[in-house]
Amino acid sequence: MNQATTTAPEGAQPDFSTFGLDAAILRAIVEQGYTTPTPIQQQAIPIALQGRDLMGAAQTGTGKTAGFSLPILQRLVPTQSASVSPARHPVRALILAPTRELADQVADNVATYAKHTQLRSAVVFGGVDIRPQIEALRAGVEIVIATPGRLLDHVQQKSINLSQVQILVLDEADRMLDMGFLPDLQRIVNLLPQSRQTLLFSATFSDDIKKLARSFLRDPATIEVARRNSTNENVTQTVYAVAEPDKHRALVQVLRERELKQVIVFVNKKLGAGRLSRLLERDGIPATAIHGDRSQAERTKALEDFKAGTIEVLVATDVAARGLDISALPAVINFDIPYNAEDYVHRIGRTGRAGATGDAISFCSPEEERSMADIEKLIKSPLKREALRLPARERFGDERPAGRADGARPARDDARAPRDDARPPRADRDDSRGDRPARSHGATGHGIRHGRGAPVDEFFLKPYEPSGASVAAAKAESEADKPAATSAIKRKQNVGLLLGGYKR
DNA sequence: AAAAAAC
Repeated sequence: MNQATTTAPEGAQPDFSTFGLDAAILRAIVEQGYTTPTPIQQQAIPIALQGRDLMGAAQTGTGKTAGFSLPILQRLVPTQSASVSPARHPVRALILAPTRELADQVADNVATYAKHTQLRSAVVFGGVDIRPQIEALRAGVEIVIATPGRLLDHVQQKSINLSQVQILVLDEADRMLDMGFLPDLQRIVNLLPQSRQTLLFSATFSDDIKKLARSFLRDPATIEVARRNSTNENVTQTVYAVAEPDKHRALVQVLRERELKQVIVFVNKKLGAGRLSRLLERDGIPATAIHGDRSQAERTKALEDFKAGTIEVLVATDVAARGLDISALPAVINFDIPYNAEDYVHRIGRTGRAGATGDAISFCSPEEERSMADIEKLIKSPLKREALRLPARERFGDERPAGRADGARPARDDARAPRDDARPPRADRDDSRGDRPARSHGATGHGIRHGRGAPVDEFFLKPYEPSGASVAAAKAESEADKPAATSAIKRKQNVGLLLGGYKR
């Protein structure tokens, strides 16, 4: 619960029982140990119960899922029937989510809250056998949680009929309405009755998306708990100025220094995710990757192993940026600065959930200052660039061999580094002593020194101090909303940063 | 520019 954004009057002590929910639903809530609704729940539930359309913005980790699940169940309870005929079980509520893992998680939540009711739900997403999904739908369900592609597949196969849907929910609504999803979403919405209730939830809504969203809503209520696009204040944000080739070492350093045992490391690209997780394994750090090029089985296992604690570091693309609720996750690291400022808000929202505190650490290279500035503008708070003391690379064993601009190692070195984890951690093998000629792709590989391999020297990255001018410019830009006028200023400042902040 | 989402 986010105390700082609580809007309840003093002494009013809100309680779930005040919503007039069915006893069966209330019982499930109590069993979950919930007593006090969060601010978004307090505000959203009564409105949703009235059947009104709703656009709800609340910070990450403040219980949006229950905010729409509970009223859905309540609205459907009177129509529940014990009949198993699908004809008597038309789909009455449809919840769409942008990733399979999130759909799965939302479905778990819905099933939990519906446990003592007669209402049934099914989850439907791609990458897994479609047949069990068809069976579940045939048996009859009132609530379907889905990702768009597989849902349309079911529509084509006629294993689902959406003509009786009374309630549509878009979880992570701004993502569902973006260019990549919009065509599928439009197709789905066209299959639904015109007269229905539509609920939109997210932690972020850009002005453009808000406008677009209105075209899907009828006379909507708008709820903004705290400020739209704001980060959770329980999350401490740190930005380290780190040059691109130093990021791997910086990561190992931060993991060790802070003794982080559970952390999601976000990267921007799928290839980068696989590469980094393998490097970490070579460092003796239990890591795995989750991204869209992995099979669904691999994705599911990665997430499960991470949740179980078998894996300490989950290297993830933005497939894991939104919605995923990993209990007590202490920290998130942005190895890459996300291209979209909104994604930053969602990424760091994986930590500091349900009132807990969390750490968000970002590695910002000179090339990424533009993105970082966009983030600061979005969240309306400047973030100081901190210096990070790094152990030196091996004098000649540079992790970025000459001629390779992308930092990848030559193929033969790659061949020497098996993809699986059969190999013992590098620290134990100790083949990184300086008793032989250093090679550009040599035994030190990524250049990490640890264990007995003491650093030969250290260098110090001078932090970027946000100048008064840059802060003022960011403020002016966000207030006056004149991006064209200030982007030139921003560019100039970045040149300054490049020269002053990152020279080595 | 990238990621996500059906087969």
